[in-house]
Amino acid sequence: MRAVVSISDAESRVLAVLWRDGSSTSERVIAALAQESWEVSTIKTLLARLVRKRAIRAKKEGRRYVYSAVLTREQWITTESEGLLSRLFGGRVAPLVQHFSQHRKLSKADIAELRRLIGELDDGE
Amino acid sequence: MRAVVSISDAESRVLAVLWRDGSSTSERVIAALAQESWEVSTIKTLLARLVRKRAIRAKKEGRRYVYSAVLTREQWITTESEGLLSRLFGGRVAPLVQHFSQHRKLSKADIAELRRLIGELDDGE
DNA sequence: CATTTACGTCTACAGGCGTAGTCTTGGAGT
DNA sequence: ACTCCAAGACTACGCCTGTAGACGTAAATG
Repeated sequence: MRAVVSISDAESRVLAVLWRDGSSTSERVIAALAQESWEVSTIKTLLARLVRKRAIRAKKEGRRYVYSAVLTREQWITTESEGLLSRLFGGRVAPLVQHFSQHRKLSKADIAELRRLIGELDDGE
Repeated sequence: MRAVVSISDAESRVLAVLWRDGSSTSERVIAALAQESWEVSTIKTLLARLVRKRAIRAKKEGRRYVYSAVLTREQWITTESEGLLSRLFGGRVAPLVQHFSQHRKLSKADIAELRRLIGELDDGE
């Protein structure tokens, strides 16, 4: 049951709330999105679209719904980043890292963490 | 003069031709995109949209135009991948690599190349 | 019970995108 | 000179997206 549907940017911000806070009523979602300065109805629309896309589920609880994520953050990240990787870098991770390294986008901390990751990989695999 | 405009997927495939083949007439672009099985007018539309976005330039040469990329592949890749990085990984490269490593998306070759890159970085910086 | 309120649904609308047809006009060829 | 073609310009159209107002209805509250 792969999530073939694409999640728009605004939708992903709604999803992010459910990933972080777990199942929530629309009220809670709306409260959590106060920073976005969206009208209430905008958030309702986004929730409805996410339900239609089956990225979230709306479970009736009394007279209102409790929304919960169906699509996991991991799945979403995987889809998105693999999409970019295949479109831009032939599906390979190394060229992407190389790109950033050539554009001095890697901080010392990044480099250190990358080195650590690579080290672990060696052992694990 | 940052390219604030976003390049759509179809548009990027047209751009790719100009990146690869350099300045070209629409005829050449159309020929190069035979694989896409697009109607001629579709490609013309995409060229026109790219011109409007100033991602490419149309220099009049006799009665027709010669199109050339203004937006470089590097700029495009940078914009796209930084967008993804900031949306999904807080703008950090390491978490992205970690994501792929956790989903065993890294081949031996990837790991080897990453190790080499990291090594070089150390020296260069 | 009457009214206010909150929730979810429906409708809207402009702009981007994928995809493509039509129109105009200036050359190319006869 | 006349015809035909191709290049670019204009138009189209349905779907997605961002953004939001309007509506119906059931629940809460006075």
